[in-house]
Amino acid sequence: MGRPRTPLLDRERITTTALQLIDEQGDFSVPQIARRLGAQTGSVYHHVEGRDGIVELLRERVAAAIDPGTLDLTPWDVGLEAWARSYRAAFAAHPRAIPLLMTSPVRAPRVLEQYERAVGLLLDAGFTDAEVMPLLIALENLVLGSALDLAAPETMWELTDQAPTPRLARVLAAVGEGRADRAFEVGLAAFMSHARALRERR
Amino acid sequence: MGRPRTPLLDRERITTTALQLIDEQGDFSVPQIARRLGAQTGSVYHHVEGRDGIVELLRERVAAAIDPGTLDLTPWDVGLEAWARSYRAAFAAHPRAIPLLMTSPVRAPRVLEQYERAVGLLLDAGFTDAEVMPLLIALENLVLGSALDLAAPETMWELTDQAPTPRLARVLAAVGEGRADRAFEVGLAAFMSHARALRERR
DNA sequence: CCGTAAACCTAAAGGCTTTCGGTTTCCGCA
DNA sequence: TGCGGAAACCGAAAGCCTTTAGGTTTACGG
Repeated sequence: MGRPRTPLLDRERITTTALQLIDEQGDFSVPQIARRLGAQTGSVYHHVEGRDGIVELLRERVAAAIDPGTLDLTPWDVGLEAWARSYRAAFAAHPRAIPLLMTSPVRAPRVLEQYERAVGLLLDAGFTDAEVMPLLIALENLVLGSALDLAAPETMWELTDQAPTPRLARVLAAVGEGRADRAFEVGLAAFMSHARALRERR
Repeated sequence: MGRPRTPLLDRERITTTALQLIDEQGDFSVPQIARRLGAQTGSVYHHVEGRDGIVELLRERVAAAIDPGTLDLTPWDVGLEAWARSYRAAFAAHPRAIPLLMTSPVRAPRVLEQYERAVGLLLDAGFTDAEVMPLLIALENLVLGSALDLAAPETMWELTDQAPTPRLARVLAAVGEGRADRAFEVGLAAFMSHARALRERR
C-alpha cells in the first residue's frame, strides 16, 4: 500500500470507466469505478469532486462530440440545422447516459463558446436581440426532448389491454422503426421553417 | 406496536408526501416519507412497489392534471395546441419533480387514453396513418424538453469570465424573464404552423 | 539528499433500499 | 357471537452507496 509506481487513477480514466458502466448497465457508482481500475473507493475522491463531479465530467465528455465546425456552414440555416443534428447525435451516442446528463444543461466553457457562435450566427442572419435567445432555447429543447426519447425503450408504447386504443395501435404500426428519428426530423423541420419565416417577415 | 387503530399509510398519502418533499428539497426518500407520516421505513413497502413504485405514482399524479377536455376543442389545431399547453402546465406545477419523472414517459392508462384521442383528432383532421405518430412524438418532445428547461435554475446561464461571450450576454439581457415560457411559445408556434402546412399540402 | 506534495489504502460514519419475521388489529363468515 | 385469515405496522438486519479522515508509500524539485 501507499503510492503506486504507476498511477491507477486520473480524471480521464475515471470518466471513461463511468461512461462504460453507463453504456452497459445504465448507471454507475464510485465503488464500481474503483473496482474496475483496481483501486479503493476512497481514492477516486482524490481526483474528482464527488459523484456529481464525475457527472459533470461526463457532460463535458459527451458534449465534446458536438461538431463546432457545423456553425461555419453557410447560409445560416444550413449551419444551424447541421449544428442541431450534431448536438443530438452527441447525446444519441450514449442514450443511457441521457437521464443523468439531462438534469442540468451543459455549461462547460467549450459548449458556451459554441452558444456564443450560434448567437452570432443568428444575429448576423438578421434576427433581433430579443428573438435570438428564445430561438436558441427552443432549439435546445427540441434537441434534448428528442434525446430523452432515445433513452426510452421501444417497448414503452406497448399497449395494455386495460384501455382500448385501436387508432393509437394503428398509427404505431404505420410508423414502424425509427420513431424517435422521424419525430426529431419533424420537429427540426418545423423549427427551421418557422425561423426562416420569422426572418423573412422583417 | 402492531396494527394501528387508524391507518397511518396509504398510496394517496405516500404520494402526496413524496411530492411535498420534492417541492421542498428536490428529492425524496422512503425513510423521509415514513418519518413524516409517523411510521417506520419498512411499513411503506406494504403499500407501494418500492421506490420506483412511488415514482410511478408521482407520474400518474402529475399527469392527472392534464386536462383531457382540451382535446374536444375545435378546430383540430386549437384543441391540439390547448392540449400541449395543458400538458406542459401539468409538469410546470412541480418543476423539481421533472428530472425524476422525465426518465420514462407517462404510460398510465389514463394518459394512454388521451393519446388515443389525440390520434383520433389528427386522423379526423386528415393526416395519414404514417404522419400521426411522428407529429405526436415531436409534440411530446417539445413539451418535455421545455419542461426540462423549467427545472434548470435561471442562474444556469451565468457566464463565467473564462470564456468571453459578449453577444451571448447581450441577447440574454434582451430576453429578460420568462425565457423558458417564451422558448416554449416559439417551439409550439413552429410546430403548429408546420402541422397546418403539412395538412394543407394534401 | 531531503522535505513536501501526490497517490493510494484502511476505516468508518451515516444514509438509502429492500426483505423478513413477529405482533396487533380488523373484518367477513359461520 | 366466535374465530381465522388478512391487513397494517414494528424491529432488525443485510448490503449497497457517498463521503471524510488519517496513515503510508512514492515521486520530484531544490
